[in-house]
Amino acid sequence: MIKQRIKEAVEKAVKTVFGEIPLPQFEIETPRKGSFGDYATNIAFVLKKSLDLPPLEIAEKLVQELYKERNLFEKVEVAKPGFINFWVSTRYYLENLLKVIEEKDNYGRINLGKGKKVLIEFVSANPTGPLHIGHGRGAAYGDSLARVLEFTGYSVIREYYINDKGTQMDILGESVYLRAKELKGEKINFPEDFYKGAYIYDIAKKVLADYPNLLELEKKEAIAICREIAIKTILEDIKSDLERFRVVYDSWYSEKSLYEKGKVDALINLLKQKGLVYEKEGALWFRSSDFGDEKDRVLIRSNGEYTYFAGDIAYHHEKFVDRGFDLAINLWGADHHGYVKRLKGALKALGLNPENLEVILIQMVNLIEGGELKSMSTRQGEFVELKELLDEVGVDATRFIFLSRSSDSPLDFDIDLAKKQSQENPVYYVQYAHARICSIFEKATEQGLGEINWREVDFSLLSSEEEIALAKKIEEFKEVIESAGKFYAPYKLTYYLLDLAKQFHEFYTKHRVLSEDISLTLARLGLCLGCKIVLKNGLNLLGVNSPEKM
RNA sequence: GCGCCCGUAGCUCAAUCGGAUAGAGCAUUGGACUACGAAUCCAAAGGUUGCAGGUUCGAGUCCUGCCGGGCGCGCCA
Repeated sequence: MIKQRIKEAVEKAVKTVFGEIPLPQFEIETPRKGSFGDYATNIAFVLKKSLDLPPLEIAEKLVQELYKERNLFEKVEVAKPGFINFWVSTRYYLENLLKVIEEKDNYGRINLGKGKKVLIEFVSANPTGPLHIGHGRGAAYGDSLARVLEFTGYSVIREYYINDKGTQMDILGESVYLRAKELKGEKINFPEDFYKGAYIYDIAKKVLADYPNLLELEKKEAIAICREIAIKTILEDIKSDLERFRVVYDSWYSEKSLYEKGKVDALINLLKQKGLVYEKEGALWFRSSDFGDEKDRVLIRSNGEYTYFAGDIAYHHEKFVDRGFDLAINLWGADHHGYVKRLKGALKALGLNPENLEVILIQMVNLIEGGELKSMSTRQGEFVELKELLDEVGVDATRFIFLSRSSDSPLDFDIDLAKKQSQENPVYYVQYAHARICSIFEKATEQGLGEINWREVDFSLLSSEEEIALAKKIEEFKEVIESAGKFYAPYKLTYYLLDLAKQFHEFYTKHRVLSEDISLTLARLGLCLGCKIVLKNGLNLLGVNSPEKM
């Protein structure tokens, strides 16, 4: 990567000019303005203290040395307060095109993770109802992040943690049971905090079909049947929605199985041995306040039931200790932020490094329809299902929109805008660039340019502003990948792709690819092919298709 | 009351773990199709980065205090 090469050149120059001095952290960055070159470094500011010289003077001395790197730089300059600006030889960007063409799908792949084993747990919605729009954001983000991490050298497992145990499941079972009674003509009193969605009726019908004598069974047994069938049915529905959304998990992990394997009891015993729990008012408490939490938390309630927290500690303990993951990434809705300290505290208490758990909090999704904000609640059955979104908007546009914001930023999902297959919808802007390039190649093939030996193409014929800018943008892909991987931020790719597409459209409008001049035609086709490859690789990391025709 | 996140152009958002003159898209206004796809391009206009201090070569970014919004604060998950 060019950045790395510049960094090495700077380090070498420092050594030559100032001898062996301690070298603090410094940056090679891309300036916002083109007039400051392709890259810049703050090395002079960083060395100011130890050398006790004005930054400008340090920079000037270094530039004299750096200027010798003629093959790499076209120009090296000192700017105002003490920046050093680099203009990279355009030859570098043009030669890179051949690399892109040869590496194809693998162009941009880097080894940031060095094979580290990472578990990404996301969505993990309770199986108490269908996925809605908010889950969709987590699904898109988690899956895309997984793709990015795979691309940056991690060994990734995608996992869905199934909360198939506890109070909510009981309520779910009872909700179905009551609806079954109602369907059989009994008058029922449906409690306020039960699940009210229409899908509960569907499940009740299904239960009655499988167990016609359900209501004659003992109530406890009947509810248990309702609960099991409900969980299974809902989970299947969730799974099929996710698959349709191009989200495929490696592992579906049952909370209940943790108990059946005795993991939770083993963990509680471990905490007891370490003296980290105590009994109070009939409940078992964990001393989480000793580990950064605001207060102590209950593990076993006074009625003997385990809390969700107890299972979750065991779950995470197992992730690191038994399953050997180096890194666990959890994607949670931002409404769970209060839970982070608690869980990290538990890891600390167990002697595990809390930094190996990365919790990404994803802000809420606001649904806008007809310019109006719609509120959502699973219990009330008032929500837009992911299914509905996929029917109306489509997978590509939905994913692209979900991936167009930082996780810190709440997302307004304007369903009317998302449905529009027009310029207002940015996903098509990127896809259109890809389709346009495919169309050029189709034409090229018709004209007998089917097989091209790219090694013989003279890329130095590309000399216009738009051509160079596009080649540079293509080269930048590697940096974007690095940044997306480093910050767990797939949305950075979305912005990049819009930028790349823009650069392509500009080039396309100004220059004709297929012309009488065969050498130039081939060079421009190479530029287009490089762009196409990067568009496709990028879209692929977002889980969005790259259509050849639209 | 306490904690977390956010506040940037009319709207929706960027800004590379502190970098230079804060950028895009949409909307608005004006322009560009007899050649590879106009789902495109070009141009104009749009800002005291919520407010007030502080830290330093340098602050949208870090610290403190306010103001405004969202979300949490259970022996729920």
